Amino acid sequence: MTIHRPPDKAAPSKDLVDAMRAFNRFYTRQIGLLDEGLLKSAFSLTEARVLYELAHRDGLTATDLGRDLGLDAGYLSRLLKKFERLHLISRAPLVSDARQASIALTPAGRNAFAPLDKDSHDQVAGLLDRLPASEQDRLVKSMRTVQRLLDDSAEPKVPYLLRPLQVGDIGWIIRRQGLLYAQDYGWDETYEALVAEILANFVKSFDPKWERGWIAEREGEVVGSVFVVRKSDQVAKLRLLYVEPSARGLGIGKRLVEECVGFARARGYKTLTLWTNDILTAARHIYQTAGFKLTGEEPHHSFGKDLVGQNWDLEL
Amino acid sequence: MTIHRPPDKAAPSKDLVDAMRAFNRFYTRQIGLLDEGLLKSAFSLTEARVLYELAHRDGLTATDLGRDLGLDAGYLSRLLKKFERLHLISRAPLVSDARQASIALTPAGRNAFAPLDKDSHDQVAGLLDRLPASEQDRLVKSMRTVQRLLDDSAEPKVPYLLRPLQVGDIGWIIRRQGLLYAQDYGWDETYEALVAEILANFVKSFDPKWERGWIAEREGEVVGSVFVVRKSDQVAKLRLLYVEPSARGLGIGKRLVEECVGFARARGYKTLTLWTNDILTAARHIYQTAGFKLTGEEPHHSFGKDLVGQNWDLEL
DNA sequence: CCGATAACTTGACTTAGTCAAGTAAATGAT
DNA sequence: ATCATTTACTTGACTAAGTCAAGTTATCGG
Repeated sequence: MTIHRPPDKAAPSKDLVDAMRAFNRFYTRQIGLLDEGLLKSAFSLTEARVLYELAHRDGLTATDLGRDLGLDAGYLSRLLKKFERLHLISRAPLVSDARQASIALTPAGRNAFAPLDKDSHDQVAGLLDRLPASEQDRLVKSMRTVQRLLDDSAEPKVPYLLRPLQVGDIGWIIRRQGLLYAQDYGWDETYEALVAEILANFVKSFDPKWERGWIAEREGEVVGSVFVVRKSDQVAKLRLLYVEPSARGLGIGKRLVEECVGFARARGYKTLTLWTNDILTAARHIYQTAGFKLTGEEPHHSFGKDLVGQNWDLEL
Repeated sequence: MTIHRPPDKAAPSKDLVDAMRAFNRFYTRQIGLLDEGLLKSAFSLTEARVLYELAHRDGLTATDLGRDLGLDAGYLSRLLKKFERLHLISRAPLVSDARQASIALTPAGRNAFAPLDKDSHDQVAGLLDRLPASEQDRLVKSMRTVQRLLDDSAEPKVPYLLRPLQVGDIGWIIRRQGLLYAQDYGWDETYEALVAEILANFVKSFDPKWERGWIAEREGEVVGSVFVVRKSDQVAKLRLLYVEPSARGLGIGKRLVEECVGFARARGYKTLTLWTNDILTAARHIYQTAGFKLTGEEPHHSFGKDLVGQNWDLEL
C-alpha cells in the first residue's frame, strides 16, 4: 500500500503531534474549569454560548448558530423556543427565505446575558491577573498565533503594512536573515554578522534626508524589510531586502522595492544600485521587474560558501 | 468601595481579556470538532480521557483521575467498575492506604486504547499537516507557551542551560537588549546599533582560543548571554551581560559571570575588565559579588541620555 | 413544474453526569 | 488509646443535556 503524499513532505513528527495533543488535553481541562464557574447561573453552558454568539454578532440564523457552535438542530430549535418564551430573543423571518429567521437578543435578553458576561470576563481577568503584564502579552500573543494558524478562515484583513524602523527591528532582521540563509543556503554565522554590521552602520550614520528603512509588518510581526543608503550624491544603494517565507506571495518584496525606487527618485538620486547573489532567484525576479539591469557578476567566497555576486543598477 | 490591589498593578486590559475569551470560545469549538471524530468508538469521550490518562501515567488512584480530569467521584466509580468488568483495568490496593487502589491498564486495556490513540493521533497529525513545517513549529511553540503560562505547576525541570553561540543568537540579543534598555531606561536606537556593532565584530574577528560567548537558554528560548573578548595578552573584557526579566532570580547572571571568570582564568589572562553604567544596579551587584572592583567612573552622553559609565576590574 | 435539498420542528429516546446518603479506612486532637 | 472528623470510594435515585429519526414547509436546480 502506498501512502499518498508528495514525497518531499514528511508527516508531522510524533513530537509535534504529541505536544499538540498534550495541549488539547490541558486546554480541555482549562475550559472545563472556566465553565464550572459559570454553571451556577440559570443557563446551561450551551445556552450561555448561544447567548454569547447572539450578543456579539447580528443577523444570525438558527443554522448559523448550529454550525458555529456545533449544535444539533433539534436541540437548538428547542433551546431557541425556550429563549423566545422567556422573551430573551426575537426572530424576524428573512425576506429572502421564509424558512429562516434572523435572531436577535431583546433588551431583556441583553440584561439576562450581562451578568454571565461579567462573570466570564472577571474569571478570565483573574487568570490573567496572576501573570505580570509582559507575560500577559506573551500569553495572548501566543493564543492569537494558535488561533490564526488553526483557523483557515482567520486570514488577517490587512495583509501587511509598512512602517519606519523602531527599536528592536534591526536585531530581529539580523536574526531572521541569519537564520534563513543558514537554513536555505547553509551560510555560516558570518552572514549574520555582516547584516549586523550593515545595520549598525545604518543606524549610527543615519541621515534621514538621504536614507531610509522600511519594515513590513503583519499581525504585529515583522515580515519583511529593506533599506536605502547613500553612496554618493548621485548613487543610492538598496540593501538587505528580505521577506519572511510565511509572508511570500503577497507582493511584499515588490512593494518594498517600489518604495525604495520611489524614495531614491524623490531625493534626486540618479542611480539606485544593489548587490546580491545569483542563487537568490526570487529576489532577482523582483529586481528585474522593477527595471534593474545586471551590470556585472563575480565569484567570491563568503559565508562559508562559493557564491556568485551580482551588481544591479536602476537608472532613475 | 476600594478595590484591593496594589496601586501599581492595573487590572488586565479589556482587550487582553477579550482576546483570551475569544480564544477560549475558538478552542472550545476546536476541541469539540476533534472529539466528534472520536465519538464513533465504543467509548465515550470521558472514558477515552480516562484511558488516556491511565495509558500515560502509572500508579494513578481514582482520586487522582477525578481531580485531574475534573470528574464526579460517583460517575468515575461506576466508570472504573465498568472497565474492570471488561477486564480493561486492574486495581491493586495500596499498602499505605486500604481505601485507595493503584489503577493500571491490563494488556486488553492497552489493546482497546490503541485504536483510539491512533485515531486521535492521526486527526491531530491531519490538522498539523495542513501547515508548512515552519508554521507547525510556531503553532506548537505557541501552545507550549500558553500551557506553561497558565499551568502554575508546569515549571520547567531544567531552569536553564548554557550553550555556545548559534546562528540567530546575536540578532536575538541585539533585539532584546535594544528593547529592554529602551523600555527601562529610555535609551534610543543607537544602543541597539552599538550592540549590533559589538557582536558583528565579535563574530568577524572571533578567536576561539581567546574569546567566547555563552547563551543561557530555557525552554528553547534565549534568556541571557555574555561575551568575553581579548583586549591584550593580559587583559580580557566581559561584554554585554544580560538576563531576560522573565528569567531573573534564577542565578543566571551570576552563573554567566562565573563562566567568564573561569574562562579568563583558564586562558591565563591577568585581568578581566568590564564597562557598565551606574544605573544598572542589578548587574553591578553581580560584579561586586564576583570580586570586581570599581576602578573609575565618568559621565557621558550616549543613547540619548546622560549617563555615568563605570569601569570594573577583576584581578585573576 | 418537479424532484432534491435545506431549514427548521417535534416526538421519542439515551447517555452522561449530578447529588445525596452510606461505608470503611485514615487522620488528628485530645 | 479513643473518638470526632476527614478522606476515598460506592451506591441509588435522578435529570439535564444531547441525539436520532421522521415530518413540514420553503427553496433551488434543471
